[in-house]
Amino acid sequence: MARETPVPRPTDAELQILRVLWRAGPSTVREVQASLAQARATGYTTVLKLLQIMTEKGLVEREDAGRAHIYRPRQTEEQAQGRLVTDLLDRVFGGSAQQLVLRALAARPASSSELAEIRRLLDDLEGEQTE
Amino acid sequence: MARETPVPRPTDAELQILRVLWRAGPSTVREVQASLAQARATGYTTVLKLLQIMTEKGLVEREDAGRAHIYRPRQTEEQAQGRLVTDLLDRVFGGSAQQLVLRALAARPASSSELAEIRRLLDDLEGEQTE
DNA sequence: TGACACCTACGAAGAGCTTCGTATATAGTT
DNA sequence: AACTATATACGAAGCTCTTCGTAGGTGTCA
Repeated sequence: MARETPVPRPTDAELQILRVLWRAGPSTVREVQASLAQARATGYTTVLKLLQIMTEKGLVEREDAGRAHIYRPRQTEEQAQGRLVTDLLDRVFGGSAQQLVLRALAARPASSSELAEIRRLLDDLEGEQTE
Repeated sequence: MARETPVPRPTDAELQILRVLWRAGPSTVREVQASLAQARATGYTTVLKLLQIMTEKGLVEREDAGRAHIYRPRQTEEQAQGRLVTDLLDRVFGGSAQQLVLRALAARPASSSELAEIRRLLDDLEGEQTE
């Protein structure tokens, strides 16, 4: 059984592609490229190359479909978000989730309803605490 | 009056140096290097070079002190944290602070007292809302 | 004065990221 | 069969990041 190197943190360009795949589901290079081009001009072979590299890295996997390939993410969006936020937590906030939450809400004020939802989340978390 | 390019996002190695400067206050290359070496072996000239580059980028500024230079950050830790968390918010969470908070607390559970502090923060934010 | 310890400056190597041009294969159409 | 459209594969350029070796300047001390 081969020992796999852990899935690396996606780069900026790779993250943009992952977000397309999370939204649209498994897609061909052409579909990803069309989706990306709306926000930012990106050549077809650029997207192809990135997806090839991402396959090597284990960020996506692919499957043959006739002459084309269909790519799909190997992590859910939630998993990747969790990893990235943990990463920022350790690199920038010394591991303090409280500090991060504080900065996030200061930087990007949430609406009343969003704040209420966060409160509900806190209630749930508190409920799970060993008391 | 020259138009300055905006201060760029610090890289990983730059961030480690900034964290030292935030903790210890304005420091010489030697002091930064000694502080870094505890966690990770880093050559003296490596730290020097990084600080020179960071000066060019506007991440730090320096002042002569005899034959050495004293470096200090040009942003507070809070400002940098705000920028980095905003960055992650946009690149990974589509701008939703609520989603980020959810993932942060799921990834790194906070203690009861920390949750209480976040609640107080929510109260403050709610108080500021235009109602 | 000469040896040493310390400083900055700078060039460059090696790796990774992003982009694109070109080569090649193949299915479909006239 | 030849042409066209579309696919993958691959090499390489240009850039950034990180690291370090080397060169050169200067203060200190025996």
